[in-house]
Amino acid sequence: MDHNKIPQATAKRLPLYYRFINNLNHQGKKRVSSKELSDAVKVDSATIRRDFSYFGALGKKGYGYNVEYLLGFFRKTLDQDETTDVALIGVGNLGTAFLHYNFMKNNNILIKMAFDSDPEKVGTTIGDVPVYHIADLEKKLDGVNVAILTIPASEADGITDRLVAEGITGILNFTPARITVPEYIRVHHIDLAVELQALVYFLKHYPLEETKQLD
Amino acid sequence: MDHNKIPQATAKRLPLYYRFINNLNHQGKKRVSSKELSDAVKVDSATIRRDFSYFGALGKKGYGYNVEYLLGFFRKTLDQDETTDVALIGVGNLGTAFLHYNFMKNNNILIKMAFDSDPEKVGTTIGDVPVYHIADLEKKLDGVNVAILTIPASEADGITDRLVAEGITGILNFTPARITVPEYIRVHHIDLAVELQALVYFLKHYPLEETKQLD
DNA sequence: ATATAATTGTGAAATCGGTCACGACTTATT
DNA sequence: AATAAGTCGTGACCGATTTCACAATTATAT
Repeated sequence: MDHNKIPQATAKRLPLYYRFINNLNHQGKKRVSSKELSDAVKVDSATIRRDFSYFGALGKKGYGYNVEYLLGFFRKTLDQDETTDVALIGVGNLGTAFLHYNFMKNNNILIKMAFDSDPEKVGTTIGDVPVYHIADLEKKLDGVNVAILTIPASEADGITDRLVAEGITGILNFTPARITVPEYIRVHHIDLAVELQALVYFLKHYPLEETKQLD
Repeated sequence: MDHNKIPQATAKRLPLYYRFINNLNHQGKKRVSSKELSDAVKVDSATIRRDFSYFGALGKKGYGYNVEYLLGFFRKTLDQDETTDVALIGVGNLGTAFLHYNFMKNNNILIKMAFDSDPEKVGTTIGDVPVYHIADLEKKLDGVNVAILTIPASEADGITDRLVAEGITGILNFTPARITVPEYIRVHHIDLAVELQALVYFLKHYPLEETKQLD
């Protein structure tokens, strides 16, 4: 696999590109230039061309990119043909938001099961996803190797250890805790309080002229 | 204000540092080394020392950092003494999660009001935050200049224009749409689907040895 | 007192990411 | 057919960020 050469910054933008190219295709658009794409996704057009170029020459000079070809290419590259199963741990408000989000539609990612300790929730189905008791984690979590953590910070370490023991390889962590995992496990942190506070900090301390859209 | 010299990457880590130093203080810890902090927040210790050094010599060689002093320093630096008001637009599951999150506790950020169009929600109070009708945005949004957008993508552009017209200067956008704003307005995007898909992409295409914890 | 261990702060180097700018090629126009 | 306009792919550059590695300083142990 030659994907090792792709910069992480580029890799993080791929899903974004994919979604917009998908939209264009649905709109019946046949071709698109890096400039048009740039306006839509708010990424510099040179950056888009550079990103695409890591995968070879996907476009035609003087023409742009063929939408259908591009879409097919990204589908393969992002493994859109193969569904990825995900488990959600913690059915609070944030967790529920995920359960109602239809990731299948664009992303071929399926939240296959959820876990919580609340007896009111256990046994129900939310957005077509069954909710199991957290005690049954080891019993139910079969073959799933990506988890979304939307639980209180105090639970994070304990649950993480159990997930790791069950062979989870990727965790999307919404907990404020910075969890400790073996080095072969990938964790992405999304810390809502930090994001909000960072935004506020930038507003107060950086001149408006320098403003940019961050992710 | 000499904060202009502080790199953005450093600025984004400050809230994280602040929270952990706060924890240490509550635990009664008197001193901490960059190495200990590194283990806790999963940021290289040299990076932590570099980050701190932008604010001057906060530590003592051979000793580390005095927790209480560090805490006081960061409190001032992050404007912990001055509350920032925020408006939340869209009281769905994700929005509700924010309303229940007590940002005041650590961050001196206050969600002062929320807006939605659902008559069931308008007029209620969720987590001490009053919910107004979205039609009253212009009437109620007074002096608040940071907004959290947790609405459907289709609404994003319209609401954004109204927020901008009302003088909002910062937007935390959870919508998949990449909104268009004047250049003097700061937008941070958090796209849950993209985050999840990026995680899956990394798992599939990057060797486990290279795994890192990203934000 | 002395030696050893710990830890900072930072110059220098390395890495990473983004942008400019232009040659090469394609398409559209006259 | 010739010219003009549009657009890609990329070498070169720049700035930001991270990491290395070590002198300087402080704390601890004997």
